[in-house]
Amino acid sequence: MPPVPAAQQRPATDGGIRRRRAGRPSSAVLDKAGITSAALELVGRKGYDGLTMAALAKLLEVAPSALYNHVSSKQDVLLLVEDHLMSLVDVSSFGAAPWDEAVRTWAWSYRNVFAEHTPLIPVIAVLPVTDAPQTLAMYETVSKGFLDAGFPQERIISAIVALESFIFGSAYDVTAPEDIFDPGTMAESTPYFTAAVRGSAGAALRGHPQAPEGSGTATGPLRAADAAFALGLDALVSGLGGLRKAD
Amino acid sequence: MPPVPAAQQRPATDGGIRRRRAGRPSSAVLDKAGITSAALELVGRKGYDGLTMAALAKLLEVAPSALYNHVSSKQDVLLLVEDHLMSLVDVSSFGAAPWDEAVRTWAWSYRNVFAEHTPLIPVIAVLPVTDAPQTLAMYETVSKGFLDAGFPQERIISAIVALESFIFGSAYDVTAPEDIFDPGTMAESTPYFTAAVRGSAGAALRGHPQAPEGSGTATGPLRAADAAFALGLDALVSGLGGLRKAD
DNA sequence: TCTACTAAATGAATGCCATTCATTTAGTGG
DNA sequence: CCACTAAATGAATGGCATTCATTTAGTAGA
Repeated sequence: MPPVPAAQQRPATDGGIRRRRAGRPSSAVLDKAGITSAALELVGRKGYDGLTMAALAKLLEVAPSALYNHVSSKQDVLLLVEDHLMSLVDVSSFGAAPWDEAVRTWAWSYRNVFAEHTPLIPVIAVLPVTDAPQTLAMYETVSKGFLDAGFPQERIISAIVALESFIFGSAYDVTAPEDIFDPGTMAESTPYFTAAVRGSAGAALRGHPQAPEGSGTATGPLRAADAAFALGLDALVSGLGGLRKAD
Repeated sequence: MPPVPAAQQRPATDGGIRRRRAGRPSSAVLDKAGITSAALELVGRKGYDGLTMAALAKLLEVAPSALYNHVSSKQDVLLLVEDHLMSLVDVSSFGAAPWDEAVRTWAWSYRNVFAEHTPLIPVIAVLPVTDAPQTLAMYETVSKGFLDAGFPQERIISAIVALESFIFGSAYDVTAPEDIFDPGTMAESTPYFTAAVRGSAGAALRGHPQAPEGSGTATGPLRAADAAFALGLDALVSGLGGLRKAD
């Protein structure tokens, strides 16, 4: 008996978007790279609320259960996305610029990337680097930058972790509404805080020149989050820089 | 006609835990304070995964839908919990100790409280202070502490935000597995990073004396997260302290 | 005192979500 | 040729937050 004619392979787009028939297809439809980029597209279009296994499957024109042949859970998808994002962090200044300038460039870039992906921060915090090659590559470059700048080896990890902690926290800060500190009706009972909030209003506008760059999104006027990040980063860089050996 | 006998109010604990009959009870069963403390108990016993509206209702011996007469969403419950936790943060050193010591005490306490409640961090980041009286009270005390220490008013909010960002990021770090940086099989391809991880292994053990205190949980040996926090906090305190006017 | 109205409970949906499982089909190694 | 495995479908499953109709109890105003 001859095989069924090829026309029957895609069984008549019933009504609109009928898909494959059951069974293994001749060439694989899914792989990790495809899942990762579909997840990123979905997040870009609908945010992390829109990133569901069902939506992902739909975008890939596949049944939801098919995804589980390639990832073991949704957490697994988040891991793939996370590691991909790490490759977008700019580490190019290490070795090409003085240590403090390289750290600043890296930190701004790192914060800007994850400001758009804060739901991944809890994932990163628990992710062993073994499972994340891009992440590991970033740490390697940064570690070398610190060592070459005269950092004592036993402090390098702590220093990076301290910077990362500040970066992750600052990424959340970017997502906060601009008027989050408005004390509203409670203003009278909190005079010092209210004065500080009022006093800081204009100060941010003439801030650091090291504005966000590169990460695609148009940036409005210099925001309060940027002023705080610049301030904390200056403090960390100068404080940590003091650990370097004269060499 | 006389009212039904009181015995019929609790209609015979059928099998085990039958509850109220339908309709408004004579005295209210729920209020925000009760919901908050039940939520905290639930989180303490089962973690944030165990904090579901159904579990909360069960603990309060109420139908899940009854909760929605007092809070408008689960997010609302998280807000209540969050604001309560803020009252546990130690601000007592402001006004009672030098600025840098007060900041350290506050920061350690803040980090320790939220290290056990990291799922709330995304909530805080977006929560307008208007809705959170305890949170506002904390900011008031801290703002006054900064102003009295000679901080220029227009920098106070930025400085606090920078510290908070570091604190939140560091709270995540506490939850990370101790071996998160083990490069595993990739060790050969990342020599600098691997050396840094190996070199930092023992260094944390003889760390800062300012260990976690107060927050109930027994703390093991000084962890890597504590070393990184101490390092970053030193840098931030000395860097930010430089902003103070001589006065 | 009757009568609306509102507050606070129940219980039965609803719809979404991640995940699992039985089944089908297609390549692959022995 | 045959057993095995990989990769798809489609139909559950159980848990989740949330909504709605309904019931009951207090309360304010006529």
